[in-house]
Amino acid sequence: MKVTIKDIAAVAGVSHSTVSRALNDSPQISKQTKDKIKDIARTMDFEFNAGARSLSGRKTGNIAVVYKASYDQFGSSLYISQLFIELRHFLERMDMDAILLEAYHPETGASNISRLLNQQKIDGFLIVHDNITRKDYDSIKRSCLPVVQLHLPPMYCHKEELDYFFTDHFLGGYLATEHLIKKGCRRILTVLSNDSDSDEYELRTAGYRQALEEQGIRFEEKLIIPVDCTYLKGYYLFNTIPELIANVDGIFFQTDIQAFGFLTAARERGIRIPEDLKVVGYDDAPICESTIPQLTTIHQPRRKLAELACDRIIDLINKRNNESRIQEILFPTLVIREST
Amino acid sequence: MKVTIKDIAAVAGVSHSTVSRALNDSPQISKQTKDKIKDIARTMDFEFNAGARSLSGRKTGNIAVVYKASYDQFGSSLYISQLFIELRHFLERMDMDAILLEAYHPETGASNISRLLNQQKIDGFLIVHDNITRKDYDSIKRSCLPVVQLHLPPMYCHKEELDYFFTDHFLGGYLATEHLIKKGCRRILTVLSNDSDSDEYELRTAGYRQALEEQGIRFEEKLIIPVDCTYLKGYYLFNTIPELIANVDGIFFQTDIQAFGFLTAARERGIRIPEDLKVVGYDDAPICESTIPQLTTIHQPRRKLAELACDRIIDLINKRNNESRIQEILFPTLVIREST
DNA sequence: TACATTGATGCACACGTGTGCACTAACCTT
DNA sequence: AAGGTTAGTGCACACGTGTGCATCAATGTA
Repeated sequence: MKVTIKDIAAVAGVSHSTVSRALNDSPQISKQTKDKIKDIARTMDFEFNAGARSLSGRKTGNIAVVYKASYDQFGSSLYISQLFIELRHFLERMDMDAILLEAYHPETGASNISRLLNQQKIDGFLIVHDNITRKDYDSIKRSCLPVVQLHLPPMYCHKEELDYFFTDHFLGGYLATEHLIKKGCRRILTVLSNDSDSDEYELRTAGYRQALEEQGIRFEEKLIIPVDCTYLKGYYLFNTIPELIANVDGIFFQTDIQAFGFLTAARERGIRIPEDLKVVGYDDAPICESTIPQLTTIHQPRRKLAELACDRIIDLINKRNNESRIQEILFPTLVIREST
Repeated sequence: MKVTIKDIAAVAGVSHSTVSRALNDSPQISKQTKDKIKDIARTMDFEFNAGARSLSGRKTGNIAVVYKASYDQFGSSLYISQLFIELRHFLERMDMDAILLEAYHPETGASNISRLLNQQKIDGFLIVHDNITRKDYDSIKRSCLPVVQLHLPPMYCHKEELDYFFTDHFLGGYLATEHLIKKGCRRILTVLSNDSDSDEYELRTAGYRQALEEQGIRFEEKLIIPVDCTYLKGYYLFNTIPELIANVDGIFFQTDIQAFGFLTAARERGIRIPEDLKVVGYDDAPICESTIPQLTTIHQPRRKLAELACDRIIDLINKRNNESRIQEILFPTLVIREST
């Protein structure tokens, strides 16, 4: 049988109320009693019953991590997996468990968000890389459960109402392009992914454009190339747009995997990188250290992002500093390797 | 405020007991009453309060999915991510949520398993790709919570005591090697990963050996090459063991990513694949369709594995067919592409 | 008509924890 | 010494759901 506070109360010779207060560090209990009770609890391997606790005190110790599952080559499933490792790391310190799920049932479309709300299974939401409907957004607001977003909030809601953290994609695009220019590039192509419903690629492209114009380089619409986010599309870029590649001296790939494919193809064609052509990627995936040459890229501060989001959601759950919203945009950094 | 069965009872003009029984399909309640109550529940968006339910009925609706996080290039984090998508898919149908965590706290080493047990937060364990200590194994047994393993059980426990499903790595090794032999290979190298504490690579190698010996080909210890599980190690295999590669006509890579690196290097050296040398990988990662040439590999039935494990754990939770253990070994299949 | 049987429902308590309020004992003040 | 204050603790109820047992109405039987 499981140990309950009543068992501890019996051993300590006090009532279960005193045990409850002692273990929750209530100021009403004397230090002496607290120490004694905590000792007993430790030796008996006591843990609070999660169900009972949530029933009376409204704390479940669970956080819903909402994400969008995908089955792509390396891209978002790897990114999510890595970000989740970081999130778990910080949640663990606060003795929080993560329920990982998609916002909507892939078949029925039923909302997991409203189900969790009604079941009162969780203390808050961390929303990673998925947009939720207006209706669910309103449900969460009505429930007063805290939400922290790890991306730009959806269009329909006032940004002032939400806590969110994300990385500055505009700056990332700017840094990548600026670096290429500093290295001497004068005609720069950018390749981006076409299979995303978010606007991160638009922002990166805007940063690319800004860097060009600041340096007095003409921005050309035709140098923006959207293709699938795969190794092979990067590899076959020489076949798709040969005349463009022949006339540029730098390429800013907005995903590492596309850059990876391109680097391989370039090597096979005897194009020297970085001497003939300079290449920058985006994301700083683990593969960047394995490409030949190693890939210069934009690093997104995954760990910092996870830490801020976790700290914030914990604060909100504990009603600390919750009178106003926090929105923070983290700076990506340039990681210079051999391809530039 | 949340809707409770008392609210429904008030609307329906019955007691909360009747509502509870009706929604749980108790035979004591008339069909007429049931239908009426279920209708009301639906219109009121009712969901059971998870905490209260677990407190009284011992069902939480949560499953712990225990895995070992890793930060590698494509390997296990991608595999876990994909397997988890499948697991979620089947759990979702049963309205189960997944709490995803590691067995032990990476810093303190504290056991999440015993914590969850004591907190009574979950109904069962799905253990993916991680070994748990004898002590925790005993704790789980004492708690009578069901466990299903998605890999070989640890050495210390009697296999008859556990439910588990995994894929036949011996057969995978056999199929890969047999295929190479059928395609005319007579001297076959195998490359495996050295960064795993499980014995899947040993099994694959044993299958490799069996296939060789069945066809009267001499097994040579020196043709077994353990290297890191990275793209680059595959790529530089020509540098590491040039004399061996020069004298073989087939290579069985026990991870796709190593094979991927090798294929790239081979193309650069003008070695024709499959004409000069045939190559097989393992796992059927998404990248296999992007390699040049596309990679023949061994497919592990991820979806089937997830389906069986989920069905089984649900059965065990509901005390169906739980008088004996189920152990099933799934067959991997050969996926023939261009590299053989 | 009286009684037995069956089917449907409600009452009351249990599960483990949190908390407002009342109570006690000890100490302080005048 | 009487009254007031304070610190520490226990009582009793609440949270939402499940369930054994009692109850009640309806129906069947003799």
